[in-house]
Amino acid sequence: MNNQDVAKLFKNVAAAYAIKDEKKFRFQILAYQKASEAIAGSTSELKDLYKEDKLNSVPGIGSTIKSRIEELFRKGHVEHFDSVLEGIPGSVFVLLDVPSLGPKKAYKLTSKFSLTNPKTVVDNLINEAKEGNIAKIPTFGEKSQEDILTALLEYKQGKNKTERMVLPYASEIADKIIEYLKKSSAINKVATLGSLRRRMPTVGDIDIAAASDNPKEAIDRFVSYPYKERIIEKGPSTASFLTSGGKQVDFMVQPVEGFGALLQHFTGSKNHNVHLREYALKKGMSLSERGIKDLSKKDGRIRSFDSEEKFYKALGMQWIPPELRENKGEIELAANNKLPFLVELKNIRGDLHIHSSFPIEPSHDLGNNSIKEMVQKANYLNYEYIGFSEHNPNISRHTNKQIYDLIAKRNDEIEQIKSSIKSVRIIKLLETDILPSGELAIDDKSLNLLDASIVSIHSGFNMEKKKLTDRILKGLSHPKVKILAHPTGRLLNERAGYDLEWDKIFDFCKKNNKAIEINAWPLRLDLPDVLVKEAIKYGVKFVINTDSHAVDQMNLMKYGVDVARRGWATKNDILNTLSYNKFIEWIKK
DNA sequence: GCCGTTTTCGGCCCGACTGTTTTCAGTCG
Repeated sequence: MNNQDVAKLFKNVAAAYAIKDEKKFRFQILAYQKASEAIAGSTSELKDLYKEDKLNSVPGIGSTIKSRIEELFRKGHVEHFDSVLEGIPGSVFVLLDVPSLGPKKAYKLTSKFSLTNPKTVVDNLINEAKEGNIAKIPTFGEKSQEDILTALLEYKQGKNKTERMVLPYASEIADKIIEYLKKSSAINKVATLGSLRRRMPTVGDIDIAAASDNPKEAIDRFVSYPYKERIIEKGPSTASFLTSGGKQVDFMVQPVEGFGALLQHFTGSKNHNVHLREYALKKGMSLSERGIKDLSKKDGRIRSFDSEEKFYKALGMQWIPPELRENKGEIELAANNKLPFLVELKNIRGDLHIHSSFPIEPSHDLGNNSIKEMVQKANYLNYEYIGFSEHNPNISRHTNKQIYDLIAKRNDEIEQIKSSIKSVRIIKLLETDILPSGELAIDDKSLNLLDASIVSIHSGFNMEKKKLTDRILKGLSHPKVKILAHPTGRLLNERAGYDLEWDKIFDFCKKNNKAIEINAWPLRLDLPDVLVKEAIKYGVKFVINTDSHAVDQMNLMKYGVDVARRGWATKNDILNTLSYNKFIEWIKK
């Protein structure tokens, strides 16, 4: 049973409580929902935490839930849950994934039509809707029936609740809509919010906010967007539609003077807002997207804010960068004026993971552009230095001598370019495979041709956690090796990363002066932000790299900086913010 | 069932929108 399974179980338990008695179990429902979300987002496997007796370290897991999880791993099921879930067919939990259906409606519908089979419930319910039977149930009607049918059909086609978008894709859709909105005179200001603004690696819904003196016209403009599938809802201050690609776009409008509170509210995260509101309540203030209510005054007047800075200031705290708004302690630090000063794109002075098209006969893919073209791009980006890190020559088709010669040839080419382009310094690196044994793919003689090496693993992922950790530590321990690239190997929406004993890795890197890469490739964004935050506690340093295989890809650096910022990294944590001399000093250390 | 600048009891964010009602329940963010 992995984290996702447990998260799903807890979500179902919360739903079961809601079905049985929502009022009575109100706080249990909240507790299980919160625990479910925390578990789904945890970087540690619950099973490991259970073995180490560290379940309490997950926020939202207290003594009761801890003992439930222990029982779950010990016996495979939890007696208390069995009784909570009793009488609720599995079909109900399938319907929970259909938008517009929650626990109550799902339960009513399955009971009314005796649909207990999870595998057939969606099809059967579609038939009931088509035959007009849903509209006959009290509290349902013709419109509900129609909406449910639409939602079920879309669910079956996989049109909604599909996989989350990677950040650049979501940005592009949002930019198009914003472009469209700006052409309306009713829109004074417009911005993306939600997870997009927090720069999450993947984005579920796209949130857009506008300031307008004519909200009605602004909403009309929004729902008239030509590339939409259908409108989901439309009210006086909010609306949403589904794009033709099946992605939901939410839109909110406030008058110009209230835009700050709106930005704050819809940037989230949910957990940040909940905590911020609890914090404000203790100070006698009630927060909403409209502004701040002073509870000590009886007039119920809401004070509005045209900027977020003023909104946070009214709460007695610093403005909090959106990337930090995940309820990880940022509120308390902001109240004490102690937020970290996060690294910015303009601090980056070089890119160290570059694949050129030099014919090094590599183990994996070659780049598309020449060394010279990549250097010119680095110059255009105002970098001080660039590091070439092609994959090592394929070891099954070359002798050690041939490998040595190929690397030497590449170095010759670099030397030539060095003499023609002086504005950018070039560092001779290589992305060397760590073999399953922990040995490096090339020998010391070849490694000595380099200023340093980046290492990574590209095969044999399916090793046990401890073995994989030892393998990586062995690879890292070579004196020429300075950077561990894309450390989890994850590919967003494709494969989960491999799990390592991160405490050992971080500890080793700190003690031996090795850096960890934050890979900016949008499908990787690896090391993930939560682990960045964890590594910083150990004092580990990072290098943010694009892993570019073409000139244009060097523009992706910003996505790596996003990850660093979400991991609370300052300029001091990122080595490629150093000057060339300082960076080389670190490499030689 | 969780949790602590109201700290081991007594609180627990706030509002929008929709459909089916005629004041509210359910869902969502």
